[in-house]
Amino acid sequence: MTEQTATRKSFRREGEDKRREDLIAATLACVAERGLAGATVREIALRADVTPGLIRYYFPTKDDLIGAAYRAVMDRMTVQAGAALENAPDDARARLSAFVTANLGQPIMDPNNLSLWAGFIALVHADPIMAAAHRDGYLGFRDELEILIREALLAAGRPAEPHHTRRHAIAINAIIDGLWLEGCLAGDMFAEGELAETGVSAIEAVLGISLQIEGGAV
Amino acid sequence: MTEQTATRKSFRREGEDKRREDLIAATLACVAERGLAGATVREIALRADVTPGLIRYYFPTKDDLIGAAYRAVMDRMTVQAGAALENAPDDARARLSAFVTANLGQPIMDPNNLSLWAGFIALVHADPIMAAAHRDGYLGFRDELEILIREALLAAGRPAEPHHTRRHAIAINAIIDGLWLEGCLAGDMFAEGELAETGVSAIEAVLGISLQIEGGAV
DNA sequence: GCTGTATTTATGCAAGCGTATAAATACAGC
DNA sequence: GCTGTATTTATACGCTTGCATAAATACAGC
Repeated sequence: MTEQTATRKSFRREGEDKRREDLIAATLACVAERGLAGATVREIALRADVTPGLIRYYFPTKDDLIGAAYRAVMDRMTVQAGAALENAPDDARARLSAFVTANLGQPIMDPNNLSLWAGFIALVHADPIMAAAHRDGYLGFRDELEILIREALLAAGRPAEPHHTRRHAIAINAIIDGLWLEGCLAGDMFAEGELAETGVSAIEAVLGISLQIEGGAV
Repeated sequence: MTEQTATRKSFRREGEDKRREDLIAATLACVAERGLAGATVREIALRADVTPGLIRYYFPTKDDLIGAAYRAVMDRMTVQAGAALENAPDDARARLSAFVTANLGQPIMDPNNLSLWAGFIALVHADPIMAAAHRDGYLGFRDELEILIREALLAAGRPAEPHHTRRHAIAINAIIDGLWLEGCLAGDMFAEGELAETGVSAIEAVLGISLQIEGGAV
């Protein structure tokens, strides 16, 4: 009924930002469904209800689009974890706990996120630019973590020398990454919240402090 | 001088096992150099000094070859980690320590390994068969780890109930995976042996026991 | 040495890929 | 309403890919 006789596709102009977001969203949908290899220019365009040529109008090359999608996912995860902090109590230990729990639960711990992340990590190896982008993200995350760790230690009346907080950040970052990985790959093997609990417990052990202010056995 | 006029390529027949190994090795070399995307049938054949058609003679499809290569890498890593155990002292705590250290050092903690692993994880997402294969490998590793943990706990005179060892295995597996990841991605950011030390320390904290029998501050 | 067969090469095809380019069209500004 | 331009579509090119098939060849068994 939309007078589709055999004519040219009708279209609406959209703002640049809107288009970019839509194309990135379509890319992520493709990756989620069929993996990075399934994210072809044609498939992405189809998903975004747009013709392939338009992609090139907004992204010089397909790799640029993929890169933008990667950054979008990482940013989204960072924002989501950050949101958990804003809703957290003032206590530094509770904040660290909330941060960890957020990273080890929905929507961050999600197979789709892992799929895109892994596809990127595989690329990083052969692409210095991507490698740098990734390193920045990694260091950013670890720095944020180190601050939380430092404050938690101080709140517990423990010393927090840089030399130690660095080590702790490395170890705790590993715990979060490792559990995130396990959860993404085989979430069904764990009870609801089990990985978050495991993570918090392990981190408490590493830091030698409790992250729970009031009651409740670990 | 080898009478290469313009004639057909001369060749030697090789045993089936030898050929498979060579093809897998060539595949890994391609992945190492240009990532999974660089591992095309033609490139692999070139690297193995063979024509592309031969690949199909030994592997029904390219995915089968890639899958075999993945399994080969995982097996190799398992063997290498196992070798560290055989050379380790009898003490269960030292064995756990050696196992962790082996996994967080050369040649296991290597960017090439990560690249192949990540490429696979990205594939796994859309392929149930590969997903199952991966899960088996993961569980195998964790079970091996759980045994080491149990023995280390017992050697330290601590209780080792299944409920606890499972949790510990999950957490410690995460520590190893996470640190392995960090090391593969940015090995140059860490001092020699730093990640292994960090891992052992964190694991000691989680288990609440020391893994060093004699002296030496952590 | 001859012969049969398992192994290897050579050739080619059909499909899908990313990208380039020109024509069409929606919409803002006057 | 008309016009100019930024946006979008349409089309097609060249390349690479995985895979199929037929011909050639090395080598084992006699």
